Parts: sequence; structure tokens; C-alpha cells
Amino acid sequence: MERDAIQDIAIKTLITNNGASMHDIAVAAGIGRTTLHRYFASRDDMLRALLLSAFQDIEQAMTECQIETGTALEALERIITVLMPIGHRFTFLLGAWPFAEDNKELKSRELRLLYQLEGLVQRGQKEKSLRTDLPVRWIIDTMTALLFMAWQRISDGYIAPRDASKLIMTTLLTGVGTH
Amino acid sequence: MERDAIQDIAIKTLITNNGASMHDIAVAAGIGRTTLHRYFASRDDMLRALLLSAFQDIEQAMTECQIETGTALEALERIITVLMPIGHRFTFLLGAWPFAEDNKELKSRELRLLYQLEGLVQRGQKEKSLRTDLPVRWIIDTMTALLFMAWQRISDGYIAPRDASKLIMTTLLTGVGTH
DNA sequence: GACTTTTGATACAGCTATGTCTAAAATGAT
DNA sequence: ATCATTTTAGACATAGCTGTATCAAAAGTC
Repeated sequence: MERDAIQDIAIKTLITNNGASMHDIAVAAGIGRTTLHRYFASRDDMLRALLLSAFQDIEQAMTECQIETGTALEALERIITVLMPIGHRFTFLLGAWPFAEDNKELKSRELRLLYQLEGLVQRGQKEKSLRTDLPVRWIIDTMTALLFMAWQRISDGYIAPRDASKLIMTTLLTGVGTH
Repeated sequence: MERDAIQDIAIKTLITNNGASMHDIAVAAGIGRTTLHRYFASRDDMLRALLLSAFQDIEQAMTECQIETGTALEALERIITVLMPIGHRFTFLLGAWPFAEDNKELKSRELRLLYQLEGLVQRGQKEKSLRTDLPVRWIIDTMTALLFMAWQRISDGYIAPRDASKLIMTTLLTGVGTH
């Protein structure tokens, strides 16, 4: 089995039960615990690798979006669309991120990513498509929150994956009120 | 120390580090581990008690809102306002809820609560203040997601507690776009 | 089929967390 | 101050998890 595939299963297992043991994760991956230890020297190593892997996937997804291209709203929609299929990585990252406190490289890459998103929101504000009376960070948070929630509902089967992006975009931009 | 106070500290400790040991929680509460065991016969007992306590607080907060009174939007704003000060309980519940799977009573009470919220949203739709083209459950999810995110930001110090309700309401109802 | 490599079950040692108990210390009541 | 009650530190036993090592079985290669 490929290391990437194991990482994927480990992430999915840990977001369901974040107390899952190495044995649990090995079972989920259909391999022996010894073999899991061959891929990751320790649980700590594994968690670090998962954090990095999840983050890298999101970074890459963001890069593929080419957020400088087109309008801010178009870029936002692209971001949402590419993050949806990796919602489990996103969810894992939300839960595990507090434990990345001492990883300076990851933290600085996070800041870079956040900086890009802030730039994008500010561009939307300049383009007069995003409100200027809300904090930039809160706009990003709102999108994050909706992504997270949509992923939960996809996992529950309440939302169809193909409806998610549109649903998030419309909720994000126009809210649930009739104003 | 009162049992309620210990429960509060346990919840706050566990949302920060959900792997916190009984020793960690006892330290946070300023009591001995033995004493903690006097309040809760086992870790399992404690987690069950915390789940129930968190849920009850939210139930009570919802009851105090008298959601049948006034317009749906007024009731929604009241809900958000009363849930904010107990955001840590809300956050704990979001994280711990998957582990309440076998608690039939809690699950049925959750359904009752959800039913009330659905009724409220439907009332808002009838009053023409909430959109009818979005799933009712998704409207509730959006509010939940924003509550959760606002609580995180209050904990970070990015949002002032007194701004939170207004921020959530405006984001929820009109979104972040200028439409 | 023969050989090599990989895998996994198993055993073991060490560690941590949990639950239980005891006796001393601390606290509260009078 | 005395007595009663509560709390705590520490000890202990146990279970579970982790990391490590061994060796037979399984899988892969030629």
C-alpha cells in the first residue's frame, strides 16, 4: 500500500475517532500495526506527517485555483470547489492545528496562505462584490465555517456533493435572509 | 468546590486538549485527582455527565429564549445571544456529540431541540424573512457554524464578545457579499 | 519452482492513565 | 482548642498503548 493511501485512511479514521490507536488505524488501512510502524517510526511522526500532508494538499489546491485570475468571487468559488473533495483533510487540519504550535515552518506557511486569502477578500472589497463593513478575517472564517459544515453534511448524506459549492457560495454571499 | 464548577472547568480543559487526563483536569480545577474521582466514579461517567450538562445548558438557554415569542428573526437573535456566553459548552458538544450515539434519551432530546429550531426556521420562511430555497436544516447548520466560529474568534481575542451576536446575525441573514 | 522481499502475528518491555485504597494533612464546625 | 469531615498525596494493580524485535507466512520476482 502506498504511503499516501495510508495517510488518507489515517486522516479519515482520526477525524471520526481522534483517540484511535495505531492498531485501530492499521486495521482501518487493512495492514498490520508493524507495517504501519514501518511507514511511520512513531505515532508522533505519523501525526506530524498527517498534518503536513493535509496542509500540503490544501496549499496545492489553493495554488491550482490561481486566485489572481478572474474576479474575486470567481476565485472564491474555485477555492470552495477544490476544497470540497478534500474536506476530510480540511476537517483534520481544523482539529489538529492547535498541535502544530511549535512547527514554525507550517505556521509561516499558514500565514502565507491566510495572507493570500486576505488579499483575495480585499480584492473582492475593491471590486465592490464583498462587504467592507465586516472584518476581512471574519469573511474568511465564514467561508471556512461553511466549508466545514457542508463537509459534515456531505458525510452525513444530507447534502449531495455536487450541490455543496453552490450552496456554500449562495449562503456565503447572500445569507439565509430575504433582506 | 461545586460539581457544576468542576464540570465547567473540565469542559473548558477538554475543548482545549481533548486528550487531557483526569490528572490534567484535576489540576485545572485546582483539586486532587482523588477528589475528582469522588465527583465522577470514572472517566466515562465524567464524560457522560459533561455531555449531559452541556446539553442541558443549551436546552435551558433555548427555553429561556421563548422562541414562540416575537418574530422568527427576533427569536433567532435571542438564541444567538444566549448561546454565546456558553460557547465552550456548545463547542464541547460539537466535538463530543458523536460519542453520544448510544444515549437514546439525549438523542431524542436533540431531535426535539432540532424540531423546535426547524419550526422556527419554517416560521421565518412563512414570515418571509428567511429564504425558502435553502434547506431548513442547512439554515440551522449555517447558524451553528457561525456560532462555533465566532466562539473560536472570541477565544482568540479577534472578536469582542459584545460584537458577536450582531456579527453573526448580519452574516447569517445577508451574507458577506454586496449583492 | 527457487529465491528474495515484504508483511503480519506475536511477544516483550516500558510507559501512561485509570480506578482503588490508605493514612496524613487540611478544612470546617462548634 | 477539639473533633469531625473532607481532601490530598502517594502507593498499588491493572489495562491499554507504544515501540521494538523475531520469525514464519505471504507475496513478488525471475
